[in-house]
Amino acid sequence: MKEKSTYSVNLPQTAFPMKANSAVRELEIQKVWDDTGVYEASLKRREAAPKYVLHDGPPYLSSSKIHIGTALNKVLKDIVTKYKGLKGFYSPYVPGYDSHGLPIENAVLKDVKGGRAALTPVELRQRCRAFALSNLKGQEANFRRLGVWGHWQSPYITLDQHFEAKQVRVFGKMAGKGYLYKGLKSVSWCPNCETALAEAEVEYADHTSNSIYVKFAVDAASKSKLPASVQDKDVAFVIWTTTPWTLPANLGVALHPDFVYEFLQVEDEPHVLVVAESLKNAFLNAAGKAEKAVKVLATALGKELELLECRHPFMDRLSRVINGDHVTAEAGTGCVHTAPGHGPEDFEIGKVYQLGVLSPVDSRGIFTEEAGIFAGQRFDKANPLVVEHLKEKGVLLQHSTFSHSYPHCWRCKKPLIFRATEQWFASVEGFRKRALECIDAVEWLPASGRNRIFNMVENRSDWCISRQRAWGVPIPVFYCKGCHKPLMSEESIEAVAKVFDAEGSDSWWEREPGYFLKDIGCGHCGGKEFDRETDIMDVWFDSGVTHAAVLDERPELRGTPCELYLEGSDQHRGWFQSSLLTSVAVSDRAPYKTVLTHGFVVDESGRKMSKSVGNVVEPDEVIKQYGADVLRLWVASVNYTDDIPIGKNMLAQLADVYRRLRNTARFLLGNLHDFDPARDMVKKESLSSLDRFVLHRLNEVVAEVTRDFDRFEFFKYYQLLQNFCGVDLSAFYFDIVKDRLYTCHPKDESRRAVQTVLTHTLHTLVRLLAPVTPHLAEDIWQHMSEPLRAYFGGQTSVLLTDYPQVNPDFEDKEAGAYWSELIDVRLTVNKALEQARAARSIGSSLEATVVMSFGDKEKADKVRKIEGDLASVFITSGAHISSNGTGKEGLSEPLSTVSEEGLTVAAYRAQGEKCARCWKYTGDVGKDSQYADLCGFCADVVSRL
RNA sequence: GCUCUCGUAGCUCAAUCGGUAGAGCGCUCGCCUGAUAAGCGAGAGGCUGGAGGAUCAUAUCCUUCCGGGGGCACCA
Repeated sequence: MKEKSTYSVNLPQTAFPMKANSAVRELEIQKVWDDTGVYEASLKRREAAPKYVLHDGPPYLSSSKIHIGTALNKVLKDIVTKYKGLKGFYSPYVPGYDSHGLPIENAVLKDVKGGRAALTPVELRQRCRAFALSNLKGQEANFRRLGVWGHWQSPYITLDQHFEAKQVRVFGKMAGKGYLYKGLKSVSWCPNCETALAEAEVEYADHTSNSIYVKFAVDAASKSKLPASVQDKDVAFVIWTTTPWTLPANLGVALHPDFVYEFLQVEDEPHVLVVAESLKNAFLNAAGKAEKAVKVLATALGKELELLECRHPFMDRLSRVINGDHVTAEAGTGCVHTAPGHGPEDFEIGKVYQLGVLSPVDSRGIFTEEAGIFAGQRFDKANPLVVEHLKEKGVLLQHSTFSHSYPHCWRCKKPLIFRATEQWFASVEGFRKRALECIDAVEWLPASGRNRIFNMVENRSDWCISRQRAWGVPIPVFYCKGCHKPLMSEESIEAVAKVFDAEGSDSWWEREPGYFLKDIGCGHCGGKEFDRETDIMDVWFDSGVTHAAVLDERPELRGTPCELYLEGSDQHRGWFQSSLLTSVAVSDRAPYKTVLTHGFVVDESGRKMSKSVGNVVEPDEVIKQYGADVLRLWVASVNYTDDIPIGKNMLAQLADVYRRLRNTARFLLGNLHDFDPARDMVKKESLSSLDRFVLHRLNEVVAEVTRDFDRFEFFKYYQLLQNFCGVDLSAFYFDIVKDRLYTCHPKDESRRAVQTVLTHTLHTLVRLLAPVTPHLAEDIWQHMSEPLRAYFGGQTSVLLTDYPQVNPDFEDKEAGAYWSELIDVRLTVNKALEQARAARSIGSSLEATVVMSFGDKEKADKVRKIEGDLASVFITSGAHISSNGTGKEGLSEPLSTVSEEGLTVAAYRAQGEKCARCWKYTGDVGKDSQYADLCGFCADVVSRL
């Protein structure tokens, strides 16, 4: 008679480690992907499939390190492309980089003694290029470490000469359609960056301005046009402004044509003051004259005062009184200081009245000789000087400061000015209607994005595309030396494009115009001598043409429109719009079919991340601590439509979830080490109801998860997957089925049945994981036994498989319904066991036997159908259904009793002896003469081993 | 200033047409020691941002306020 302390059981065996060791393992996996060209292979196998192209919005190369928002964006893109690839689409990803523009130029100039003047444009451009390309290397390394797949060997870069050539051709097409023009306009100007800015580059921020009220005395020659009662007095219009420095450029005083203006005799005030009736009180209060005696000498409508002339308060010229509907009664005096050179509205109204344009500041914001005594002063430094001068002239009624929101440069954050200069514009007006139609043909996710961009495009003014800088693509226009007309014909632009294609855009500065133009002459006078345009294009124009320079140029991307643009929601103003505008102008359609946006990353309490607050989460630190997959899991776990929180607590929790997923896989792998599906798979008919239930659930999960992926709702996938692994598998099925796996004879059908279910589960799970946590999925894939992998298709990488599909064979609604009821019963049983445990009556649940009695006979019959399996489901040594009350049925007093929902469960101490092998308490331990401490079941198994 | 949107347990997310607020994780306590730096069980956590209102009934509809985010306007 044998008696051993341990008998062999079928324990899980796997080399798949419990700990991820991401810092090492993820890199190993990435290396294998790179070395064996898995990305390329994944595309190759989908070559003939329908395409799903996500076109990359280029991150800006001002830094070598990406921040968490960029990481989120790239991971989202990668989840989409990996999913689409697995799902059967041809889904290449060509990453891009935005490499021109001010911030890079400024960053480079910071280290240059003497600034811009110290370098030639080409020298400066070479430094910018080197700077951008070195940052590219850093960003690329960051992206690759995240496990993002793409054409890393051949990304697109806006500074690439072929890109530049294509950009010039797009410019040419727009010019050919008459959508480009050069015009004098009052544009937003950054004196710090020394360039014009587009609307997209302007942001509003609080700013403390001056607030002054200034008298404009009516010129003697105009007095006859005043109301009779004041013709013999000294009359002055009172203007209000927040920018004293613009007064040297004043050329007019604007009144609203329909406002009533009053002529006020104010105590101690030599002039009769003219202000809008509706603003009189506000003005008198502000000017500290509320207590003074005030007499209204006359009234007049704005339109009755039109074309009067005033003396400029300190320059020797006249300032004309004009009418404009832009004058409001919200602030000021109803008399608006008008300087066409320093405000878009002033500019427009000035054009109507032919006031001319004065803009006596240079590109750095310093007054020119035209500004008279202020020449040489910077505009902001001139404010107090102007105020002082006004005081000396006796025309200043009031001076104070106040805080309001004011336009700032979104790059350097400094206040902007308006400056009238000649600029190149894209005439949005020319294709606005079509652009709006195209917006409505696009799917915007979330749907609110449609209104956001629609309103912007509907209301925006023409796009100022010229910049007075060196680091960018030149505006490919020449000016005839004879007639000074611009040359931008199809021919001349193609000539430029050809040279750029061959030499890059440095040639613009290195070569003479004749080198480009050869025999091309001026279209107006036939002249052959040209000057070149010195302005470059707005960087938004660069990235705005990627649809042409990348999607249409790279055969592997199969042209516009692509399926998806996916960027932060700020790109409605930026890239989505610039891409749309150029695409509509040139190709008459949007470059994308769907636009998906995400919000911004904030800390755990919802605050913006900032260095000063110290709440910045760095992607590389997350990766160092947890690995790329945990970071990716974070991306998948949040609803990115709104603000996206991240922080220590969240990451710790995500790491827990990651571990749960990992351990689920480990259990699957370990218990399949001796399973060859080709040989051992059990037919569906031979599976137990419980086994079929799990397959049914698996099917439901696949269906739901697929829906979530298709809607880009990854957080639902995350919830569901976590739930499935934790609840359905680990806490339920695995726990129950361990007994069968471990104690049966390895080849017994009931064990093989479980392994059959585990096989399907593993195969499905590993592929569901692949888009989000590719390293984990690959690690699992590589740890599968050869027979398993062979059965699954033999792919060398999980990323070369097909995404799981709903399997009609697995559908078993009956089992689904049946087991969801039984899970409720199990919950009640657990409570009874827990009470017995709390009373120290039992430890392990196998020490107990439970007896159930149902109030509802139908329910009892239902459960009775698997009475023989109930004990294994509850992991007890026995389980019975009583037909009469709690039914003691020969057992002693219950250890505990729990009643809920028409079910009473009584837990008893299990009868019999504990089997040394399966640990169950049975009445037949030792019955087999061979094994004194084994139950009959185990004795049989052991004898067959 | 106008406007849109969001605000559900510590965290991430659920709650079909309004019908007694759910899950997972975390936490606490306990069990197991044949998934073991694992696994299992139970429990405690929410006046659904606040206040009004319509309704038999509201997290869900209306008003208003507070807070987060966005858009437009603020141009003198």
